[in-house]
Amino acid sequence: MTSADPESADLYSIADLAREFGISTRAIRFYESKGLISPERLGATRVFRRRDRARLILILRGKRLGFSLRDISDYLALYDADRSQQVNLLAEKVDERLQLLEQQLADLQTTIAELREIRNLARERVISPS
Amino acid sequence: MTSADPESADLYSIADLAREFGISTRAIRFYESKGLISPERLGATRVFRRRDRARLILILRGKRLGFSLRDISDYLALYDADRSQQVNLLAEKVDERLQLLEQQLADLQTTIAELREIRNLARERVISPS
DNA sequence: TCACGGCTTTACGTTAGCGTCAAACAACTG
DNA sequence: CAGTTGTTTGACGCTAACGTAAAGCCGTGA
Repeated sequence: MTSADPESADLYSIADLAREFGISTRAIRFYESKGLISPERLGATRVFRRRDRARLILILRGKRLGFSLRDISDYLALYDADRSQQVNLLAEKVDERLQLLEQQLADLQTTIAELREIRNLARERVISPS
Repeated sequence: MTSADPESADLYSIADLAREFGISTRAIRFYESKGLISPERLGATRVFRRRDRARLILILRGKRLGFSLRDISDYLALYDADRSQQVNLLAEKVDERLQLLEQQLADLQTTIAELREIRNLARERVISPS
């Protein structure tokens, strides 16, 4: 029973989030300009809530996965789509994206396996020189 | 006993490879300009062999994984390093990259799990309307 | 021979994703 | 009141990864 607010509290400044996630304020503004997040305003100043912070986490994960901001934007829409979109179309889009990700997963596993092999070969050679 | 040549045959033109992998000839030339592949020449014309083709496959997989050409270049060097580089330094680099990839793998698995959940929620809603 | 397709290089254009000032306002501090 | 700190909105700059002509060389078939 710590909070029963309909409006989730936890307010963050742009600098708070920049610091927490190790990105620039410029980047955050840029994401907003691309519609990936839409913080409220107190006058002109951006005020971020938990929802914005959560989206930022998804954005950064998407970036680590090598997605473009456009891709990430589509991806975020899947989360919102809960109420806003037609549900059939949603399921289709999610399936599409899942296929891509599974391809990526396969690529990744192959690559990791190859690198492990390279590393092991290197190790052998160090341990037992000719 | 189909082939015992020291020089592996299988010659490809730039257009062959572009067609096979669904990329532009421009892209292939660009990769060469960045040192990712170095086909032989017959006069001025590029002649690609199996080795070049294999590297191209690695390049494209790297791209699917969201790596920059610089990253991919380093990555390719790990394959060559067999003889060229110092082996200790190699093992370090491979380990670094493996850590990145494993982080990426974790991100990917999380994302896939979330998307599956979203999809299942969507399905439920379709099957059993209020 | 000449038109054609395929190859080459050179070079400028484009998009994404920010970095980096610049100029201005707002609140706090000494 | 002046100075500092944090915020805002432009606006220009920059790198990566090619796209897109442009213009020329080369070999082949009719």
